[in-house]
Amino acid sequence: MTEEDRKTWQAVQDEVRRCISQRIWKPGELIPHEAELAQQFGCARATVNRALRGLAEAGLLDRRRKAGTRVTLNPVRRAEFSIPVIREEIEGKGQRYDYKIFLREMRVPPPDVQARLQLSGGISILYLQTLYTADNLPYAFETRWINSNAVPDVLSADFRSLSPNEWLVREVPFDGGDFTVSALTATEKEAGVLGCSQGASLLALDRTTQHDGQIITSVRLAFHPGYRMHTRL
Amino acid sequence: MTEEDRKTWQAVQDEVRRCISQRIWKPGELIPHEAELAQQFGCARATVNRALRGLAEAGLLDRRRKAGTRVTLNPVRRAEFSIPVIREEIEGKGQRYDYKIFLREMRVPPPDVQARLQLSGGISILYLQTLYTADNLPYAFETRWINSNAVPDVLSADFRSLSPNEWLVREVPFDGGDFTVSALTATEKEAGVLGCSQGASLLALDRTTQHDGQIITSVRLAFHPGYRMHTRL
DNA sequence: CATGAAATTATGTATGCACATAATAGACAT
DNA sequence: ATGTCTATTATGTGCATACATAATTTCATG
Repeated sequence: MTEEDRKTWQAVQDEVRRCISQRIWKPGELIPHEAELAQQFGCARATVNRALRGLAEAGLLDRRRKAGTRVTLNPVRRAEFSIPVIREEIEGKGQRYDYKIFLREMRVPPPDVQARLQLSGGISILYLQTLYTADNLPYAFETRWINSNAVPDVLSADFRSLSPNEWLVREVPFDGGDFTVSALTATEKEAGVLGCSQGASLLALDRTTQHDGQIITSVRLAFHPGYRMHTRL
Repeated sequence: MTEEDRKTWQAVQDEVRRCISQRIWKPGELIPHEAELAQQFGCARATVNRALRGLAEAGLLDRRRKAGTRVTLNPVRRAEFSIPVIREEIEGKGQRYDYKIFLREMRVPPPDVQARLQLSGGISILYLQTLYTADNLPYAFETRWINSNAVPDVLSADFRSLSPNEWLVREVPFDGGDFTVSALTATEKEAGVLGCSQGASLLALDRTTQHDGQIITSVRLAFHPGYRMHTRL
């Protein structure tokens, strides 16, 4: 190989990526160690380290001290989706975004939601049902529980110009949560609101959001039929 | 602040993360520049850079030369899923993995698949239908098109001990593709194979895989009802 | 031969320095 | 005011060096 022109870490990364994808270095195989690559590429070891670290994070390489670096045998393929911020998603398509709050009341959540929010029984919290529309067509139906004990300000929030989702994003910091994608069969309620037939297949996103140990909100978004989540690998 | 004990980049990152999540540094706000933080934390600027770079990649910080670093206003929340390798997924739950190939023939793909595979019309390629089972219960139904012109070896592959998916992962390198999640309504065929009622809602993953400019395969996985994709944020 | 201590080795992290690059801010001229 | 050039500044990258850490290999010892 003996390259002569000095390489930036990006160039090194590209070459290494090429060696992997063309199977010059085969899955499971040990690749030259950093010092050697540094010499081949005519750069410092730190530069090679920078390049390889990135590939390891991406799951293409397995690195272990002393053992060396090898091409991942069965690369865990990961897909990264950006979680939709509905207003941006709709406006990004050049459509008119709007929403309508159907329901807003204090209510004792059912047991499964209680568990998700780590609440003890009998406590009533804020419950909201919101329909998002794109060009006045139903886009997604949101059912949301907000732990109003953890976020008392929410009770006096005005959701007329800012949806509950955006209000929370703006007012409440968060540091964790979880996220589930599933397919659900439209109930009568969902069918009516989304303007589809009862029994239609809808993509559903369930999400909880937490901050400082407390679970702030639990939300389900049921999208109109035909909605897709897409990403490149 | 004036910390006295020297910090590793991870410790710096944790502290910065804390400042963000506790809104000591508010969304949109400019944070101290690297040199200043380095002094505060008692470490080199490179160490601070390492810490902040990671947070920027994670989407918590926006960094621009000269302009400085600020807390992301509307952090694009990203969810990362590991794409299921069905055998591992099933065996990981302690269940018995198996699969059965229903169909394996050369066939001219319909127009939409032709487009996805960037094929010109009239060319027939390999088409496969496979059912994956967990403890003998239907788990997912796979319909797959393989560009057998790009991968001629596939025609002589023996799929008895290795599923088409795993055969491809092992034999054909890849460097890109795309990935779509949607909800579908079970057709009569899918219902029959998966043992659910026709019209049931199923989670579907559509995926294409490419290598060196060519599209290698296009596959749809329809999961049994109740299947979920889950991740932590 | 088994066992565990010690040498070896590849990656991981930290530092100080230098220079590159992008973007702003300010000076200046039209 | 408006546009253009220039200086300034924060981040981005690279290098040489040093030491830390984890894991393997070697080797002495019972």
